[in-house]
Amino acid sequence: MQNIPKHYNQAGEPNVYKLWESSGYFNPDNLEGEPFTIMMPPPNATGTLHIGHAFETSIQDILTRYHRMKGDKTLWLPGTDHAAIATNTKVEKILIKEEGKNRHDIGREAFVKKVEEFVDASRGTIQKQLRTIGASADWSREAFTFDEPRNLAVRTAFKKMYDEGLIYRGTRVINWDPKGQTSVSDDEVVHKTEKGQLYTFKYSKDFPIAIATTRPETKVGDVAVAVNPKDKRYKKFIGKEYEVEFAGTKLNIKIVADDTVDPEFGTGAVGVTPAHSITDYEIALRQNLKPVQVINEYARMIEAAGALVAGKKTKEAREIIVSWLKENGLLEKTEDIDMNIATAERSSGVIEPLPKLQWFVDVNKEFERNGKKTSLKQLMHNAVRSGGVKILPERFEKVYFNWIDNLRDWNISRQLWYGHRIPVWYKGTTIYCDIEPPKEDGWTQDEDTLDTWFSSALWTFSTLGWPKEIQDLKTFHPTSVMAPGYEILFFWVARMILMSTFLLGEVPFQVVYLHGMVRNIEGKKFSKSQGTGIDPVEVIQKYGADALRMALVVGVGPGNDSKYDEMKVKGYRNFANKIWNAARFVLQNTEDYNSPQPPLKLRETSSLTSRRGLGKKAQPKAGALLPADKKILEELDSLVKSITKQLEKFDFAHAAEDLYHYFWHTFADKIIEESKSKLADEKTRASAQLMLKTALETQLKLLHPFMPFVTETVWQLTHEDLLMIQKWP
RNA sequence: GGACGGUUAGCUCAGUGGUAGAGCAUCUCUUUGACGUAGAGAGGGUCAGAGGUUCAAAUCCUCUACCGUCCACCA
Repeated sequence: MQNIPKHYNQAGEPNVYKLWESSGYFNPDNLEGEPFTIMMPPPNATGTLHIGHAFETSIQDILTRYHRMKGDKTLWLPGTDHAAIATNTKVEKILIKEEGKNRHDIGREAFVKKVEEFVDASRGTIQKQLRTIGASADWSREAFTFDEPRNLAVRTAFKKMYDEGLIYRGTRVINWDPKGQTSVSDDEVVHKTEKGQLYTFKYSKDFPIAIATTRPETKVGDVAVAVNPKDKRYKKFIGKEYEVEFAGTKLNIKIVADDTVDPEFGTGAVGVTPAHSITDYEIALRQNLKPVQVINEYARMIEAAGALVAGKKTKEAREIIVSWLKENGLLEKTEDIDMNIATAERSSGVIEPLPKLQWFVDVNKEFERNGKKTSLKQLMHNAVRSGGVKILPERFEKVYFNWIDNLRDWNISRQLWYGHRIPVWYKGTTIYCDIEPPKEDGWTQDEDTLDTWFSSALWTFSTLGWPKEIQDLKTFHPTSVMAPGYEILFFWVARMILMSTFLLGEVPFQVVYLHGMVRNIEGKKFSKSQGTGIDPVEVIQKYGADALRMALVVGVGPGNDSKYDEMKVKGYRNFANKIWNAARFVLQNTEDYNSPQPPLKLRETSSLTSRRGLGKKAQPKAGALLPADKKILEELDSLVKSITKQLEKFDFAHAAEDLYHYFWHTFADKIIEESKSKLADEKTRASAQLMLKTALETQLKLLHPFMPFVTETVWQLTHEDLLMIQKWP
């Protein structure tokens, strides 16, 4: 006992982790009690974890360890996401760089194989990182959004929705990413503000109405001019049709009335380009206008655009048309304005709206559920409105509802090779949708793959074996808590609610605790491409996982962004050392204390579950305490109550801070200091020893969810069993 | 154009009605057997601004400014 080193050494953390993992208690099959479930938001399989993941992991591990100690049958299920677009893009980029080939050069099968190799290697890194952070997750149930069981879930979900008429195929103007060569959903479009020009012009000299646009090159695809029906200036033109010669092509322009036109903006008249604008497409649908496509998938002008610009890139075409307008005296005005450019979230390519045949989830279609009419939108709405799903912090509920209100049909098909293939086959004009391919020959499967969020949306139950009715699904679903970042509220949280309520008729989770982003000290996003990313493993090697966890959790309000500061980590490294040394003092001064019953040997018990709560046997009797020491423990007891309350409220920041404060400035600075004279006096020594031992052990338990490594390491000095499964005080 | 968050000590943040707090940083002292990755102590804020409610406002209400984020079909 005298040989306890002067400093806590975090180099021993991996051994502690091995001890936990081999104990089997990460697996709830070895635990009794009420189920408590957290599904890990699966990190992208091709990435490595950054400091934000470390934060997210810390929160979940705190919850998991707390509930495990509380006596719940606790499951934290880990996994990774195949992140179709991101992975597809990344691997193709490597392929081009290393072999000078794109995916079409090597073919679908070879490409997918390459991706899979890449993903396998990358997943291993993530698993290692999670262990380093201390994640007490059940590795035996680890899942991947693109493995066989998850693929079955995807096919099953697709078929059920298809049969219900909630998935349909149709030609719509969608967000096309020319860079990534795929369509993307509305949520994957990021608007960036850029300086641009607003051109005001007339199609031709005789045309009565001037229009304004930021994209002159699309105007060769115009079929109408829309005006507000109340606009007196243009009322007399409504319904008229004009044939115009415009920039080397002939246009047939009809003047139509549409309420969505703002008379105040520009000239109060909109040139309608149905094929290349989602809003114009909607106007066209209302007005029965036929779209004319003039731009292709590579953002080049096609034949239909006219001889002047055919074959040109959109950017060049814009310049050509602007000069044509100038030459013909049709350009009335050019203004510099701030405009919103739509870009693809993943490739940052400029979105080109195009009419395409795609698969969609219909969010408005009514269907019967429990004898009542409902829709997917309504299901999503009700899940939160009814309180079945609680969103924390509450302010995000408003954001959620706002999103649902503006929601349009979800484009789920992607023109990528890596991803879940759409379970639909064609033979001539016949369409066949099923979980398994058709038995006869002659069918060809749909080429498209599914939006990665389609499979992620099934995560809370696909991980538990659905559609198979295994015991896990019954035991652990709906899950208890989901703790993703607020930035994926729409992408993921909303869609999990959609899928779970539709497919299972129950919510996916009871609570969504949304956390904020970890930024650098200047308040900017960490960026891997700019080399400003931080590997949590490096930080952990320097300061220890406990220190990092505390630094990420303390001082961060629910749902708030935070700034990562290495000095803060250093501060909690010092705290870990403080715990170590306070424990060292207590252990050195209580060696001669006769505890009522010595701890049992770990190896003497065979059953895993019978080991739970053994630490209690070493607890001293309260009667042996003098009033002053008793009072100290009573005060500690009120801390226990307050910490417990904070954890129940997801107030990790305050719980951690209060524990820090009490341990350092009350226990170490005051209680231990005052105990020195008590220990020196035979009359008070035994009581002080009992008090110190009890107070220390109680605090180790309280601190364990936050700082699992140092607390377990200290515990192991005098116990044969694990702190991880001691009963919460 | 909507919605939300923020503005408190040099820095990072707590504090939601009752005489301004923590950590880090700064300064002074302490080589005392748990720990110098430490201990004792000190300095430092008109709580963004204006108005209002109240016996009492960092805290509640109104407005303003600035910073940040999300949503939105100004073509």
